[in-house]
Formats: sequence, structure tokens, C-alpha cells
Amino acid sequence: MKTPERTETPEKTTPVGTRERIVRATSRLLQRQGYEGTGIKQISREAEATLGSVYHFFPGGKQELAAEAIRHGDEEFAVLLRAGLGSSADIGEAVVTCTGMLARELRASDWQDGCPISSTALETVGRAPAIEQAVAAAFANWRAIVTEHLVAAGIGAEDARELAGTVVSTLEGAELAAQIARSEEPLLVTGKHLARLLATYR
Amino acid sequence: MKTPERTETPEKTTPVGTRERIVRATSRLLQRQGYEGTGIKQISREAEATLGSVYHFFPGGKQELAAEAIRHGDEEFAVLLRAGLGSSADIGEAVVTCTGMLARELRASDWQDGCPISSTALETVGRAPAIEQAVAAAFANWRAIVTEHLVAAGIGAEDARELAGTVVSTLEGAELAAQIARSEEPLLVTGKHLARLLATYR
DNA sequence: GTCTATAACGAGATAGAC
DNA sequence: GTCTATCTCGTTATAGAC
Repeated sequence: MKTPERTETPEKTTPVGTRERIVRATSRLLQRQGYEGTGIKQISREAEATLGSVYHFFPGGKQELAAEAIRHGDEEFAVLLRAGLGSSADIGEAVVTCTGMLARELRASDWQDGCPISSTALETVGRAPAIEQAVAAAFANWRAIVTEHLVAAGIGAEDARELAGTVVSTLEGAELAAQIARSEEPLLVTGKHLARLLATYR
Repeated sequence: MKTPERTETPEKTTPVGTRERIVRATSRLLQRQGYEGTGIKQISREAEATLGSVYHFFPGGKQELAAEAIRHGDEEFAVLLRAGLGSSADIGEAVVTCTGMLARELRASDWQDGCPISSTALETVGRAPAIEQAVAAAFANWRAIVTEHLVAAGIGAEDARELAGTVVSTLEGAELAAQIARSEEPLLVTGKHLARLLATYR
């Protein structure tokens, strides 16, 4: 028995280990406050872990922890992307669904929860190799997911590759614009334009 | 005589006052390091001004100074936008010119000098009203500039307004992607796609 | 694996002489 | 307007008991 037995509501919340609590808290804080704006003490507080535990699991300190949190955000956004893009056989409609989902989540968080990694990505350009690598991997992952769906929709491989980059970039930019304007409009309009662009292929 | 007479090379560099040196230094540092990553002491050092001078001109402290620096970055990017968009009668070509200019500057700075305000914008969402306002004004300014050129190119007013938002957002996203990938490709490809999108209007 | 204490340093901001 | 000294607080990181 490695975990304390909790007979009531065992399926509600799977007990999550300290390490994962730290990673999740870090991911959320980086999303909202960026890398420099987030302190390790705040992370340990929010994760309900002690400072000693944080350095126990991440001896590399803040950078190592941030890189792991970026990978967490990577997968989080990938899940949303796959859900949205798989929602319709029409790829244009699917992209519009994506922007709608992003807009809904953004409004629900009072425009706080944008892209989980963009702020940290911008802050660490050319200054934190471990983080930069995780960021680059995330973008590559998202592009690959979009490429796959574009190819499945009948777009040629090379066109699909290029378009996927534009789709991901444009979602990033639109999410930033929506946060700044505190409005869903930039995301929704951009979804419409992306669908229109995709419709010109084939 | 308000300024010391310098008879030699008077046109080379117009002597710039302390206040402006501080604003310029802040703008550049915010662009590269973001808001939380930039210290006032570093600013005063880089601007060759004393800490006392910084607080003399900006009694509101870091927030007031950052807001002013955002306005500086606003105008800086607006100049580039106007130059690029005015470079051709064909609006698609003009947008491609813009992305080419951005790509060139980005590479020249070793992928450091992206959008002058996006990092600070992301970091301060919902946490620094004076900065948020300056950021929102900058985006509105850039959208207005693009809208004007789209209308001049014969696109209907409402379409132009929506497209301008997408153009600005997409440039933002593509610049981020280019910095991360350390490659001009995201910007150049995005320029091509934007031109293609614009060509479907009329 | 968890906890507390603390070292070493830098941040934003202020005071007051000049 | 400029300069220096300083206050107070928070930061990352480490040490070592439990």
C-alpha cells in the first residue's frame, strides 16, 4: 500500500504526487505571470509543497522546473488542439472550433489563461537553453498535429507543412490580441480568416 | 544657449536629453527581457543616467516608465509598418515586404529584437493598468494603420477592419515563432499566406 | 522525502546633499 | 537636475535536522 487508503470518492480526484503538484502549479503560474514574474517560493506555496521538496525534485532549480512545466503546457495545449481539429471533417470548420474553444477558456479565466508557454518563451529567448529547447519542441509538436489534420483533409504535404506553421503562429497572435483587447473577437475573426485561407487550397 | 555648443559633427547624433535616453533604454530592455526581467538599476546604467534622474522624470516608478516605453515601441513599430505597407500599390506585396523587413531585423539582432511590446504585454495582463492601457493603444494604432492601407487598396470598410486585426495578430505570432525557431521562415511563409488571404477579397 | 533556517544577493523606492 | 547612500523586502539557492 503505497498510498493512504481513501475509501470515499476515490475516482473524484486521483491523489497526485508532490512532484506533479509542483509541475502543475508552475505551469499555471508561468502562463499567468511569466518566468521572471514567478518565484519559487510562490510555486512551493501554491503547490502545497515545501521549498526543500521543490529542490529535491528539481535540483537544477528554476530553469529545470520551468522546462518541465513547459513540457506540461505543451501537452495541455496539444490536447485542446487535437480535440478541436478532430471535431469536424471540414478542416475549416475544425479550425473555427479551435478558436472558439480558446476564446471560451480565455473569457472564463477573465482573459488570464492564454497560451501556457508564450510569455516564458519570449522572456527566455537567447538566455535559458533548457527552456528554449522545451519551447521549440512544443511548437514543433503543435505544428505536427496541425500538419497531420491538414494532410488528412487532402492538402498536399508541403503546403500542409507551411500552413500548419501559419495556423499555430496565428492562433498565438490572436490569443495575445484577445487578452489585450479583453474580447473574443480577435480569436473568432481569425478563425474565420484561417478557414478562408485553407479553403483556397485544393 | 540651452545646449553646449558642439561645432563638430552636429548632424551625426542630435544630442538627446536624459529623459529620452531613459525611455529608449527601457524600450530596448523591455523588448529583450520583458517587464519583470528588467531592473530599474539596469535601466539607469544602460541609459547612462543616475537612479535619481530616473525617479525624477518618472516619479510613478517602474510602471510609469514602462508605460512610456511601450508608447515609444508603439511608434517605432508603426514607422516600420507604414514603411512596409507603403512600399507597393499591391497590398499583398506590401504585406510580404513587411514580413521581410521584420525577418531581416530579427536575424540581424540574432533573434533578440522581436515585437517591442509583446513580452511586457503578456506579463502584465490584468496586473498593471497603466501598462495595459498603453499596450491596448499600441495595438489599436497598428490596426488603424493597416485598416487604412487595406481600404486604400479597395477592400470594404468592415472587411478591412477585421482583416487588419488578423494581419497584426498574425505578424505578432509569426515573429514569436521566428524567434523560437531562430529562422526567418515563419515570417516569410506567413507573409505569403496573408497575401493569399487578402487576394480573396474583392 | 519533508521541513526550517539562513546565506548571499538584488530588487524597487526614498532621502537629502549638492 | 544629478548624485550617493540607504531602507526594506524578496529573490534563488543551500545546509542540515528530522
